[in-house]
Amino acid sequence: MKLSTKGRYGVKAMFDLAQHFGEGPIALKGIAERQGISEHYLEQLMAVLRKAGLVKSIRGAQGGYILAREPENITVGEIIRVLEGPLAPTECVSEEDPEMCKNAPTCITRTIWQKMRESLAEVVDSITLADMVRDAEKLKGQENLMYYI
Amino acid sequence: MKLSTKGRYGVKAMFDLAQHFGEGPIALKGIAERQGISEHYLEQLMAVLRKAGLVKSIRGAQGGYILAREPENITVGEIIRVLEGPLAPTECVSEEDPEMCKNAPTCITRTIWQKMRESLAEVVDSITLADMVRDAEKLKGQENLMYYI
DNA sequence: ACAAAACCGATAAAAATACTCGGATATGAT
DNA sequence: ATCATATCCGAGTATTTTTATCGGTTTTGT
Repeated sequence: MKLSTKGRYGVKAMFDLAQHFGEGPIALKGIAERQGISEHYLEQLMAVLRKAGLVKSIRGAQGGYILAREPENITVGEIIRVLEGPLAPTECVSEEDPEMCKNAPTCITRTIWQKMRESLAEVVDSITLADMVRDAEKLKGQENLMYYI
Repeated sequence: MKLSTKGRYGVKAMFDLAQHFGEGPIALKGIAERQGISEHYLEQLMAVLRKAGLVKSIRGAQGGYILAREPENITVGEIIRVLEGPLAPTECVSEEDPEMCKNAPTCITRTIWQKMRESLAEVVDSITLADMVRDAEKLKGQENLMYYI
């Protein structure tokens, strides 16, 4: 049940874009450096995110990437699904057009995969990039507080 | 976030053993046939489950496998962890001795992976093999009911 | 014109997955 | 005792996925 680097890097990169939202296009190089990701590899992931309509790109000098929507309107679930495919632990419980085997209607294990998918979806679909930015700010505030105690 | 065949086959096989619990040793061949799994491959998975103490094996003619504990006391979570490793989507939020990177304490994405793991664990740790057998019986009852309507 | 930066396609090493095969060993039934 | 039945064990292997790397093309602000 591991997440591959695609999903991990993708969420990190999108979080980085959310933190710099409103500052114009953010260059891939900076994102890769701040998040500790191979630049060329991240480029491929950004292409996927762009084709999925989650980010916009501006080419040429001073170009970069911008979130296609406000951070409030992009969930972690969307990002992961775009980069890793459906959240479902098996094909037979995919959100859309699941490939069910012939005994799916009476398959008991299937009900378990379904519950796993639903539980996971509830978590990732409820977290937006704005939430992450807010949490990061909060954490930063707590750090400063520590110096005064 | 896919489950590999290891976890899927493992849960299916353990469910099969639970359905036949009390009938003495169940041969691998039968399990493989009923669940549609390659016999030799399942053998390897059973070895892992045996070493983890989830099943006992009886060698020789009329031999086979038996659940090491009552179906009430074996959860789906245990089976999946044994065959697939920790439920955690990343190493840094593993249940025991997680391999954290140096910025783990302030890592915002890490809190997400943590929530995913917790949510998933809650589901799979709350389902026992006995629950699955009960659900299967219930489903069978409903099928019979359909003929009478 | 130039440098910055996204875009694109190909390649490739490494790891994981999903088996397959052949034989060794144990044991209940005849 | 023999034999068929089953588990046990180690090795091999084709395929896929992952995780990149590389080199060049195009776009565009300065």
